[in-house]
Amino acid sequence: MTEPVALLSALAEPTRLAALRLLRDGGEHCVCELMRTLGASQSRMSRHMAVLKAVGLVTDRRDAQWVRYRLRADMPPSMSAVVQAVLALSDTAENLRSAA
Amino acid sequence: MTEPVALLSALAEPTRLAALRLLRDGGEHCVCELMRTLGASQSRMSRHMAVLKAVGLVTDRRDAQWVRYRLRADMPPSMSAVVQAVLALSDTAENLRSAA
DNA sequence: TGCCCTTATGCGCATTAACGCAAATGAAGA
DNA sequence: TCTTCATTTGCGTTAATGCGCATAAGGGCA
Repeated sequence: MTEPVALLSALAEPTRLAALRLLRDGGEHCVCELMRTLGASQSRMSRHMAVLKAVGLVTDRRDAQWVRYRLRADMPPSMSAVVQAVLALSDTAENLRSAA
Repeated sequence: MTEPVALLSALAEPTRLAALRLLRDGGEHCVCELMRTLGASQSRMSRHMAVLKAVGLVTDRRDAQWVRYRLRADMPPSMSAVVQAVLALSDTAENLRSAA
């Protein structure tokens, strides 16, 4: 089990949170796609994904030149609950922004 | 609505998270009690509580010399869900620690 | 007013974490 | 092997954050 504080620290960063929102579709996404979509530099995105991986939020897989990231499937329930709640919160924040 | 990232940043600190766990009993707790229970310095605890207040996690009330903090009652549902999930996660982490 | 308890705040220091750049690594294809 | 694309990593810089110390501010009480 990752320390709760470490998990929260990983989530408390805009680019990482946005990346999780993209990974929520259950699919695999390479760094190059994430960096383009989120407007982050290549090295930055790589490091951000490493942070998410370190706390067990995502898994990665080599596929030829690409590294495919996806939401970790076998997350502990209590951790998954936090992720779900955080994503839902970021949804409401997003909705409020677009409604304004 | 507080930015999700700000909320998560506020939660991603051991002393603040521990303070929230104490405030979970629904009661009011002064800074002096929190600082003693959590072993934090006075100025540190005061600032930590200010952070929690700034993101809307707690409210404070002057009571003579004391300032009584408590969990904010009228938290937005999506925010409350995050708090509940985070506290539950910190519970499991705590249980694992004491069981070890 | 003077004293004491509680809390907040200004300030400087140390640590952490993000960033950009450049170089290294891994893999595919000519 | 050489080139190219994708990703990682080392490094120096900078911004953010936590901390302690000292001080100010708020409030009760003699």
